[in-house]
Amino acid sequence: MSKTLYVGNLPWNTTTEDLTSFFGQYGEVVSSRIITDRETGRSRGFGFVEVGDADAERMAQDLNGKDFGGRPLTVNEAKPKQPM
DNA sequence: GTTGAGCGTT
Repeated sequence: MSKTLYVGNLPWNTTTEDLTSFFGQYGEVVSSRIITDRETGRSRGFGFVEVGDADAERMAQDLNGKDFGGRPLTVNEAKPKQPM
């Protein structure tokens, strides 16, 4: 099982590997995704990180407001997209 | 060569 965290306030050059590496220090990262503009292909400055269910809450609180790339991170539990 | 509030992709 896993939970998805919404990650905002990212630098434009942040990659999925950066998120995996950074979040990986606080818990188990299942996968990460940077949201890029579908029409221009450029980074939108935010993304999502799928982490272990047990660590999701602690990681969100720990990483929220943490400095990343020179900017305070915004981390919250992502809204459920589509139930199946 | 830019920008900065915001919840995504098969």
